[in-house]
Amino acid sequence: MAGLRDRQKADRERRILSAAVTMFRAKGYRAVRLEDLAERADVSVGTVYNYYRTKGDLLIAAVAMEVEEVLETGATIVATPPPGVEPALMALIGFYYDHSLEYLSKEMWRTAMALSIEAPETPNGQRYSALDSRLEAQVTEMIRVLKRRGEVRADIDSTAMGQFVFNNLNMMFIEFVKDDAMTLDALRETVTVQMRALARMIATEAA
Amino acid sequence: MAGLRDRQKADRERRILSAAVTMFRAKGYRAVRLEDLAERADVSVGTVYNYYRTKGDLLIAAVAMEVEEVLETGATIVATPPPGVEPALMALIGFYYDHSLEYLSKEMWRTAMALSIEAPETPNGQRYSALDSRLEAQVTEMIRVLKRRGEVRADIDSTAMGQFVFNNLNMMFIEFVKDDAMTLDALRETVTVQMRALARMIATEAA
DNA sequence: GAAAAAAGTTGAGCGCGTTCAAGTTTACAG
DNA sequence: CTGTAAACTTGAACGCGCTCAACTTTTTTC
Repeated sequence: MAGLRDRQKADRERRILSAAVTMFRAKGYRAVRLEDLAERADVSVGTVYNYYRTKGDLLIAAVAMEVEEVLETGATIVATPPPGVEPALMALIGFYYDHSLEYLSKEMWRTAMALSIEAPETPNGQRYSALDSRLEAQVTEMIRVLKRRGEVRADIDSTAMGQFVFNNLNMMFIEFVKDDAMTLDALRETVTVQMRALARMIATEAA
Repeated sequence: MAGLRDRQKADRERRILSAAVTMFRAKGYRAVRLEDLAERADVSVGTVYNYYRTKGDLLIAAVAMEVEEVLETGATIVATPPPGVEPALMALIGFYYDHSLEYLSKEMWRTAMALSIEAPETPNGQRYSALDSRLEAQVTEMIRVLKRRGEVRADIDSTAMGQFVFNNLNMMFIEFVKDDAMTLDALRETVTVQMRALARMIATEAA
């Protein structure tokens, strides 16, 4: 089944992506030339394009790995969130934020976001958007859970509110990666204030 | 005062920007080559770069004209909004949306947004962000006006709520320009639903 | 009005992402 | 083991945004 050719292919693909992640973080996405990346991965430039359609594809692949990880852990937070609307929302959102710089630099996030906006029809852009949708779905699910626990008012539309909350945390994340001087703490601080305000509006009287 | 040289300069700058707006709309930002743009404006490529730092600068200049216009009319809407929280917010937001495609194509918006995210430190990116800030300020002002009229609850933080509403309308606008098939009506519809939900939460009982 | 200085224009050339025709390696049949 | 087909790799070449040294035009000086 897995002949020589298949093993070589898998190996090359792994080498290319690994070189990309390392170099993008170290030198910045912009500053990495495909020629250097190819050399680092021990292949030719043409071969890189055999595995990834564009330089941006490499970046999106890296981002996707990061978001997959976040979605997985995020699911466990949604399963048993801490008591209270604001703490529950911030447990999830704070985790998203904290995790965001583990493998990726702000510049990588900026570039990936820019790509998904600029070229939404490409596989690249669609892949990023799909990840966004799954994050939004997770936030929505959190609100549903809080409703089920009686912490969120029953007359709140979970879907609309999930979209609302996600739009907000996403825009604030964009602000964050746009400003190299902004710290994670500052981001959390701002969003915590917003979520506190929101929580007051959607929480049941009891909670 | 206005010697020959000054007149020629002003004329060239006007010709370049005008060529840019026309061609970006007609052929798409990406598809316009600087060589063609320069030819259309009757200058050399080098001269274009004497007036605008990058191709993106030309785009941002076009976007800025559009947004300035919107801010101006927006101010009159904020001055005397229609009664009711949802109608007032939608009068402003709907106007933003309706106006957005008057001079600019979706592709131009996408590119401009991508630029401001990707290169936030450049004059380009900062200029776009500054426009965003002014729009956010206008939305915030609208909420303040509604509070003064007693239609929004006094315990609502205008600044936080303005940021919240703006983040949301901005993200929805991004979704809109990302999807070439999405109509203005569909956008308005979605946002109206969201604003109706929000209005219920922040409106005074009386209203 | 001529000459010098200042200001602006020009387009060939560079860098880098991307392509593709030619070459190489692997798989497979007999 | 040989010949052939299929799959993959390669790097020179291309397109386009952008730069800058050489040139041209306008303004200023005397």
